[in-house]
Amino acid sequence: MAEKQKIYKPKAISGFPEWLPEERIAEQRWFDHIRKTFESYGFCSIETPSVEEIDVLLAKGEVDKEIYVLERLHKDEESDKESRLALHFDQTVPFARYTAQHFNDLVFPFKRYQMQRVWRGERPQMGRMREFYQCDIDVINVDNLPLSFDAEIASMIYETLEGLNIGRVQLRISNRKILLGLIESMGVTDPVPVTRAVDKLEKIGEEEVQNILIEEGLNADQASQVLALSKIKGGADDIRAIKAENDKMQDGIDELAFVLDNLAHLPTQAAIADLTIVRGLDYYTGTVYETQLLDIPEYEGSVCSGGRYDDLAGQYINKHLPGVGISIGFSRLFDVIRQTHPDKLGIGPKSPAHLLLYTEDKDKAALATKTAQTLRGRGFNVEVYHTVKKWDKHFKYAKSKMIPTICYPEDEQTAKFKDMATGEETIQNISDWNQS
RNA sequence: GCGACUGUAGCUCAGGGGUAGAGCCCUCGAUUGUGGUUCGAGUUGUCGCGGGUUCAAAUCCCGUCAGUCGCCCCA
Repeated sequence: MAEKQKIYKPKAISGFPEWLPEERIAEQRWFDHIRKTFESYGFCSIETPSVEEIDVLLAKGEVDKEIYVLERLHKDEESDKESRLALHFDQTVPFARYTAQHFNDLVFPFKRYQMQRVWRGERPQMGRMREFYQCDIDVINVDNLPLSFDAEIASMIYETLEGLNIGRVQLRISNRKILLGLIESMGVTDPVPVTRAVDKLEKIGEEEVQNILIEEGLNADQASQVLALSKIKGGADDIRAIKAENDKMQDGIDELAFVLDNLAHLPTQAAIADLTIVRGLDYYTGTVYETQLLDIPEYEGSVCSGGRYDDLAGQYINKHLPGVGISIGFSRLFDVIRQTHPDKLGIGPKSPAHLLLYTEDKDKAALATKTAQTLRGRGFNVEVYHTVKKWDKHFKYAKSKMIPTICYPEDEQTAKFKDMATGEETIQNISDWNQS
């Protein structure tokens, strides 16, 4: 006998999720639903390579994302001359590069969706992975992009998420011009620490935010003013009631109120203004979105975020291309639901097969093949059980894979069909049989 | 990158100086008027890795790696 081979013990790589077949079926159902909804609004699909040149990814300047760089195992001197490649950490940057590159072939406003994996070398946690799917939708136009797109995109996203059977979802919308306008009016030069503090309001509480703001150089009055603004939540009227300190702030107020007005057709809690939403350091300049799962208290983070940017592709082309986009954190959403409310995934069969075809008699192999082909031709998924062992084996097999029907061919026209749920057996014509 | 906790069978875990364990799963068989029940048999481990203390370490000590959670950040 041969020596026992060295086994590399298989293990999961943290942050790189993979699913069992029955989970994968549920995941594919989600993808189908999302794709269908996006296309129902006339968005087209594109796919970009997993890699970009590092210079493209870094074109915006400082990028705080942890980027995975690609390297060949057998490097030579030639390799050093090639430009370095890295895995993309989002789909917005590749989309900007794509838009600039194919500018002359695209029709504007360009509306596209993109469902691909992205990679970030961060420490994994619940809802945070290193390889994950995002479903992005963006609209980009030359020079001007109507504000109504900001509402349409939110509306699409609500419809998409609502159809996934994950309980109530809530889009929280703000406009960065409001808070940034206020900060500017106070003469603060670097708004980032202030916005970051505001972003944490719900997590760390008012007092802590007030302290941070004062540490950042605001006086007590100003800090209170920022805090008071940040606490505003509600509808268009609540936003209109805000007193603007300058034109920028007024623009933000008008824009946010307009977007909310255009979302009035949604259920009351589906889309609200929430001025704590500021979206950190990103390129967003106007509308910003986050999305929370109201019925999944175990996870408080946002499962879908995005916003409007004045000019996305300025680093790649000498055109002014404003856009608005939002991204569903697909893997985060799927994994959070999988871990907290697996029932909501509707996980069922471990096989896509409608029928398991079985024959005890080896001589009937040709008949089995023919019957399977006929049924497949009629649109059914048919799995043939190849092993003839103990009689009850194929039952256990069908049951454990949750295949709903077993088919026993009789002759070229007829077969016995056993309904696994009821145990009922009937002899039927294979051209007539239908799933109950 | 920082902090806390955890690493023992495929999975969930017990054992805390003296021969490596349980349940579940899996495989095979028996029973059973088809899948259920019951019974029998069987496979599986560098006790995460390296060093130290000891007559003796899965167990105590040091280091290291990995994982989980929190921070940071974000989908």
